[in-house]
Amino acid sequence: MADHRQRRKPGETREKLMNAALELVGKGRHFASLGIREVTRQAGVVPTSFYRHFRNMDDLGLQLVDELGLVLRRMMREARGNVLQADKLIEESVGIFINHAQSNRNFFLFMAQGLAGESRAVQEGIRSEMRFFASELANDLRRLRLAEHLSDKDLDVTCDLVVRTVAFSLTDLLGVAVEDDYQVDQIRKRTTHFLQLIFVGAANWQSDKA
Amino acid sequence: MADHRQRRKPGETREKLMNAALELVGKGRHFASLGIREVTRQAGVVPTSFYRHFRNMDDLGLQLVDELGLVLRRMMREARGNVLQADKLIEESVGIFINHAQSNRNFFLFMAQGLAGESRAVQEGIRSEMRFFASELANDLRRLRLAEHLSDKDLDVTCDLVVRTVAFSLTDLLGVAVEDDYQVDQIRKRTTHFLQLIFVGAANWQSDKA
DNA sequence: TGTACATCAGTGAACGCGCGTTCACTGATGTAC
DNA sequence: TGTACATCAGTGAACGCGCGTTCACTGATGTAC
Repeated sequence: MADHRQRRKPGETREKLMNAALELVGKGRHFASLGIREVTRQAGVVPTSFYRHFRNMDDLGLQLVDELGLVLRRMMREARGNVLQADKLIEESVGIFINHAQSNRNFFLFMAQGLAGESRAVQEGIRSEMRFFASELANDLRRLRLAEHLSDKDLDVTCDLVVRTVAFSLTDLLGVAVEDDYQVDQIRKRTTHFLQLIFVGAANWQSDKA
Repeated sequence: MADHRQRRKPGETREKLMNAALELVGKGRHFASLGIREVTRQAGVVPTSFYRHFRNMDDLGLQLVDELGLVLRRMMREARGNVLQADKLIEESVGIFINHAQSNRNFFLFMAQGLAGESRAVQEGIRSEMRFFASELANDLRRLRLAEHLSDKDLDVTCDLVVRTVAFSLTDLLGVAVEDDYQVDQIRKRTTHFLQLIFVGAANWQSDKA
């Protein structure tokens, strides 16, 4: 019982460590204040194991950013599949976003922290994910013929603003309890309102400029 | 020379400690990872002095939030005084904001970090400052008769979105070097574009809803 | 105005503890022939 | 298919260090009478 030095499934400990970091973040800790021993303790692993997978905590953070990218892509895919009517596009997308944010709470907490975090590399990684997200959104809007009067530049700015707005709503959402339906619904409505405002702005953009 | 146990001006050490924390944040550290000994070292003060002024680092953070409020109010006052023509209102306000952000860089870095920080109290404090800022903005727009067709609720949402957008631009700004004029100017232009988009949305809001 | 006392803010020594990191080890798995 | 060897991932002991915090102290300032 004592010394099962069994090799686990490859990558299992690595995953345990990354999850442990996310769990601590989920408990209200800030990623920048986590220590190696703390993370290994949470993961139920000996401290020295850490170095088999990561050079230091920054390295672990960077690898979390990579996984964050996967989470975001999964969300986009679902949004593309589920949005049925164009006129409900905003409501439905916001709903999908909120559901994903709730079920990947720790990931998104990490993302919100990382944006103003200590590691420049993590910061850049998250921003780059956001840029990608915005450019995918722009593609979708073009494809759905919802932005035909906008120049590429104006569409780019619009999508960037949308992504930022959603990201900020994220921090609202992460500040309330998952089960606080009333507050979550308030955030959903407000975010929807924000996006409608932006799209009304985009729809009236060219004429106003002329 | 050795033991000048002179009492300094009241509050001097307290101020030194708060500045030291901001300086460390300015050097790229995250507030959540700062330690008491580290801050006192930076302040040139003996570790035990810390407890004369703060219960712990969270306490220091809360007191920084209070000062942040003063910085924001000063900025608002200047913006009110300096915006001359209504049609340049957005450009000029963004300019003033960027100037203040540059000259109070460490404060704003602390604010950006605190929004997703470890201390719930600091988080709430910053959010409350942002709400105040938004409500002042709403007052100003009413006073300047620039939002007469909007309901209170719609104006509130609009101003909230404006404040969030500016806050997010802040994190862009803090990511580039103060002297990188090109990048700073890009951020200025993009932020202005964002706000114009929002205001076009607000201006066309009612008609679209009808 | 002078005196006695309380309060305040800064100091240096000391504490026990948890930290990051190194090391030599061990056994399981993968690879070459 | 079997054997020999390299690689990989997990382990426990150990290190020196900086951390947060307590303590008893000291001298300057504020307050009461």
